[in-house]
Amino acid sequence: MSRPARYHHGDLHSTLLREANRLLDEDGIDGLSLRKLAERAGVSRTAPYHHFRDKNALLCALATQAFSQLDEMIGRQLQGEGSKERIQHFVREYLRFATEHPEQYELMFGRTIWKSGAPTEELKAVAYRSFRNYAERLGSQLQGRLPADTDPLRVAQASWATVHGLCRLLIDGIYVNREDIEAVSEQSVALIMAALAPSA
Amino acid sequence: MSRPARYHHGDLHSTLLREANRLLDEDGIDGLSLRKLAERAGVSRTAPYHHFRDKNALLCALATQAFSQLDEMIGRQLQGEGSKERIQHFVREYLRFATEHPEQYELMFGRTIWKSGAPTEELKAVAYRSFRNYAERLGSQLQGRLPADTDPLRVAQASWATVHGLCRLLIDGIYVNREDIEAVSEQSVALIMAALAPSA
DNA sequence: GCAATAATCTTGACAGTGTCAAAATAAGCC
DNA sequence: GGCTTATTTTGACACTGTCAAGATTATTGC
Repeated sequence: MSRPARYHHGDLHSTLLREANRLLDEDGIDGLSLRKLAERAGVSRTAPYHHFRDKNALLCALATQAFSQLDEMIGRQLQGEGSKERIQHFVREYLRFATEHPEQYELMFGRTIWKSGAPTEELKAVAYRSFRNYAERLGSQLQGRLPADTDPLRVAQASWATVHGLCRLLIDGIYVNREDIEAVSEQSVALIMAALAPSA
Repeated sequence: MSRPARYHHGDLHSTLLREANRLLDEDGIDGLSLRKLAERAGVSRTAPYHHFRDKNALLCALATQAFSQLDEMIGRQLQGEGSKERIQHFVREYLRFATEHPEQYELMFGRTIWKSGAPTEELKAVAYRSFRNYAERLGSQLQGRLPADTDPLRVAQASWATVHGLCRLLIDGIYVNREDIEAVSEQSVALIMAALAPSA
């Protein structure tokens, strides 16, 4: 197939992203070193630096991709009429998203990027966008069913925190184990739905 | 004061823990290197290895200390009669605990220990204990006020996830900012309290 | 008190990391 | 074809965790 070692790779940028995702899955966020990545791409240690300013930029690119997927998922799951079943289903999908690629989820929300490194403008944009997307769609799902003194934005923030916290506890292997997760997520949805006015 | 450079430090173990906590606060979990730590303690690079098997063991010791504090705080805040005010106050205290020493909180619940490294038996014990403590105390606070089909353990898990998720989003600097936090935490408590039977 | 043992600490070394500078190579353009 | 620009490479530096072997002190047995 590919010629055996041309000087110019030809498609390094996307190859790096692809292999980086694989490495992330396999070796985790710490196991992802630029040198290993370069080797996998069949290229010298410093070659990646001409496609990403530094490691942080690479990670931000990965996270940005992932947020796009998440945003798409949110749009797909939270459309149409709101119901407890639909929200329960969304939560299940969210948990699946997080647990199927835990290292990716960690990268998206973890401190590696947001604290230690510095999130790209592009990443911040898509991250905030996906939250706004969630808030709006959840808001319209609960349309007219919230008590008057309840701000839909607060419900969105609190419920996201709940699901996010669930994912973190689950992914990091603390407290909540896989057998409980279904019951806990149901309970969480119950909490969210309980915020509704005593039914319409 | 201290003699200027004896061969035997005399109190290295506790000095290491103390300085490690300072380093954690100042430079974060990544900035905490054993070499810097050794230098601060006025000792050679490998001296700490005679007191902690490896870096993971040191971090586990720090986390264990922190969980003890948290456990103590839980016992202090969640005693006596249950009320919305008391729970709201607990949540505020929890948020304060997490945000005043974010790096410590990250260490306690983050993947550095639970995923990448391996939690000590001692750490696991105190971590689980503090959750059980929380679950029991919250359970007795909500005693007799929960619907019959609602498992108090699930409520404990779900509510912990909510508060934990809030802390993570806040600490890592995503979505929730400091100004919103009070309102969001109130909303979260509202969600938790909404699980109660339509009042007693 | 003194020798043997154990605890503690040091120096040297190794493999691994991210990243910079300077040189080499290839591609694209006029 | 020659110039410019985009890629890629080699070499180097400072930093990391950790192991092995030796130096030093404390502790124990007699």
